[in-house]
Amino acid sequence: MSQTPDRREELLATAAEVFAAQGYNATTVRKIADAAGMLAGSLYYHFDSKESMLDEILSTFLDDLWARYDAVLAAGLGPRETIEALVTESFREIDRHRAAVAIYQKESKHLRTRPRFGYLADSQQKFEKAWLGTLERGVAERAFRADLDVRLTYRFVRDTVWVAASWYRPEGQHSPEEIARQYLSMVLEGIALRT
Amino acid sequence: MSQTPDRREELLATAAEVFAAQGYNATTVRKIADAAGMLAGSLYYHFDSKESMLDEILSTFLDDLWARYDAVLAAGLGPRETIEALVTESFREIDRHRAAVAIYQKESKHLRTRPRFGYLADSQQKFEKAWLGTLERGVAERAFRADLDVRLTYRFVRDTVWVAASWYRPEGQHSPEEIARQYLSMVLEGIALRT
Amino acid sequence: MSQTPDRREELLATAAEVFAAQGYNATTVRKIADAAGMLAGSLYYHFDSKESMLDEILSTFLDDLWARYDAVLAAGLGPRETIEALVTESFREIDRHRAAVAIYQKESKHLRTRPRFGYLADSQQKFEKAWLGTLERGVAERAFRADLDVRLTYRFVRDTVWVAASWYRPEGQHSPEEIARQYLSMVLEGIALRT
Amino acid sequence: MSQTPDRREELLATAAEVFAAQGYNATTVRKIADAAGMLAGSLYYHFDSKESMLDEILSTFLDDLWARYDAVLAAGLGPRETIEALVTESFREIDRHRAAVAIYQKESKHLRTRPRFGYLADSQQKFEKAWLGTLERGVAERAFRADLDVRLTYRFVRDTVWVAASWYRPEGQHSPEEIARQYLSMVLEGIALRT
DNA sequence: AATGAATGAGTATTCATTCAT
DNA sequence: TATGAATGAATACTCATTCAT
Repeated sequence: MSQTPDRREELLATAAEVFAAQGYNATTVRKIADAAGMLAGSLYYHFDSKESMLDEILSTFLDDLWARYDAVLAAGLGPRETIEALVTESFREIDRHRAAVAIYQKESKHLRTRPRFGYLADSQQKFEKAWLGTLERGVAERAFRADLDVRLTYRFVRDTVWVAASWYRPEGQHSPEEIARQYLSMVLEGIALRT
Repeated sequence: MSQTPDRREELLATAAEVFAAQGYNATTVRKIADAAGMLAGSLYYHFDSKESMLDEILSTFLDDLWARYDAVLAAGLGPRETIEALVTESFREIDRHRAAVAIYQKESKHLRTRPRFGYLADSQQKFEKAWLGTLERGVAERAFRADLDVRLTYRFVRDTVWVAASWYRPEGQHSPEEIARQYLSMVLEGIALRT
Repeated sequence: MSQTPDRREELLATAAEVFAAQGYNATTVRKIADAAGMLAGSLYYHFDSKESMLDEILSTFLDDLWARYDAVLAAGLGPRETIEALVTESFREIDRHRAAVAIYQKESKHLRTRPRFGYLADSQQKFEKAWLGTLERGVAERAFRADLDVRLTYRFVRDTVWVAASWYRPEGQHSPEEIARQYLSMVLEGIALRT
Repeated sequence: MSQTPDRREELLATAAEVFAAQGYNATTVRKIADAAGMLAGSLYYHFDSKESMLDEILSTFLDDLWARYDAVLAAGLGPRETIEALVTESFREIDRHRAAVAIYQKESKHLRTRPRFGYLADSQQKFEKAWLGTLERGVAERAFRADLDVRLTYRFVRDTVWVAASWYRPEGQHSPEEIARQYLSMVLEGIALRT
């Protein structure tokens, strides 16, 4: 019967755009329905609740992200190459799931506390372990400067990477890889001219 | 006896904390009133609306910020020293107005469009001109690398500085100046060990 | 101590103007206080409540009105002369108590039901008896046309007289007596040219 | 089964009754909803706001009124017959839209100033032009007395006609046409017995 | 799959009133 | 007499959600 290839995914994509543009709380179910060309009540045929849409958007994104991060971490690269790969994958993920990343960036902090979104906290911890660990390994292996405050550095890097979702445009002039290269150049070598 | 050292300001500080913690939209007037130990309606003796509280919080912060930025920009420093001073002042401002900065970071994007908050867009433009101009001058004067994409660099730096408000704690182990030094070290010299 | 000749009456006059201009319900205590150059709470030193102001305004007006009506009715005039005198006194009363009459016109209908304003219903009944009685006497004594529907005529006359408070201006070109003369001429003789 | 002969119109009729009985400001949305057998919030499925209900009630009434007035004015009648026709149509309109007329009478004065209700002022002006013009034509053509103050007469007539909405009851003993005839008889011929 | 209509819990805001000073 | 600050009840309006069709 149902030959709908994926009405569900269409609707989720629409919802994600609206959430990203207006914020989750400020997004009414009616706005999503308008954007999808249906009435508000009709969404409930497809989804349990507004929250479950958000849930599905975020968990789909994180599943994809971790598949790629795990591949990088399992590849046995050196610390510098690992950082390079993680940064590159992150910008690629922004390219693929811009709306979801923007939502994640804006909402995860207060969602984390709710049981249903516990996986956000889990992900955040795995995330920290991966990045902090790599930075520490880099210092130990003399790939990175010894005087680094790795915790602060981790925060700086984490923030910049994800906030990029708020200004990144897929149609823009820079590919994700190009942005990653520029960013890595700044973080690894610095912007000051070496004399 | 109590010379009421401005009930208004107390209330604004309270409101700013709640806005920062929960987001402007998700913050009900009742939550602010609870935090201030009064009833929701009583806030309207002091303020016209929830929005006018937000307005006053943001404009007070921006006025203060620009007083300091303008002083830096008028000091006739070289580009590297200007960047250092701007970054340092920014982290100090986060220390002074943490809540306001967090609100600014989260809400300014969609507030900018409303006429009442037009000054956010103005400020944003002045901000961009100050930072971009300094970076460009730095490239021209050979203080910064010639292969820099200054627009991208500007975005990276802008984001990292302000997002810091979301994790910065005044009682933490790092002073604003210390955080600025670490951040400048990363951005100016890079984290890779020079061989 | 209190040499205030009549602060109370000043305030009542102010309140009456605002009630007349904006309607009783739409008039906030603050608007009255603004017009009187004080703060809202301060009015409660002089009056028990907003309702008691309204009460005093209306009952003062009605006391005055009935003093004059009663004098007319006790004078032993013929029906036509009685109608002429009542109409003239009514327009004079509008001149003296314009605001109160306007309030009476707009609010008495729904105030009548409340116990506190029971005197409005009493007054209304006395009013009807005086006018209807005079009209009926006029028909009986062949001063007025025999084919008159006195109830309808009463309503027409009553309404026109009091509604005049909504357009009458004391500084206007017509004295109350002049308006009364014009009105009586229309009602008594008609506007059609007699052939 | 139920072809919903316009829920909207049912609700508007209900709202009009309540507005007329209690006044627009004093009418709470809850009262309307109670009278309609639903919850207050449910009204907002059908209407944007309480004000838009009022707007629709008044503009529907005025559209109807002007269709009939325009027909009268276009009929090329003499001044006396025009006045007779306008008065008759007015009382018929009160019969058809009693609630709307009562609301118009009570609220139009202060609504007129609001932009949304600008059409009330427009209507008022057309109204004045039609009546005043006819009265003046009547004086010129010797249908009406030469010593008439037409402005005052216009006000007297206008007021009496519309105020009638406040006491008229459709189930009453008088048809609109009968009321019109009595009123015209009084205004045109006067109530005094001709000697 | 989708609509039309309704629910009910909330949300900002208003306002008459109180009261210590 | 008047002020400044607060109360508490009400008010218009919003919105996620439900459900019969």
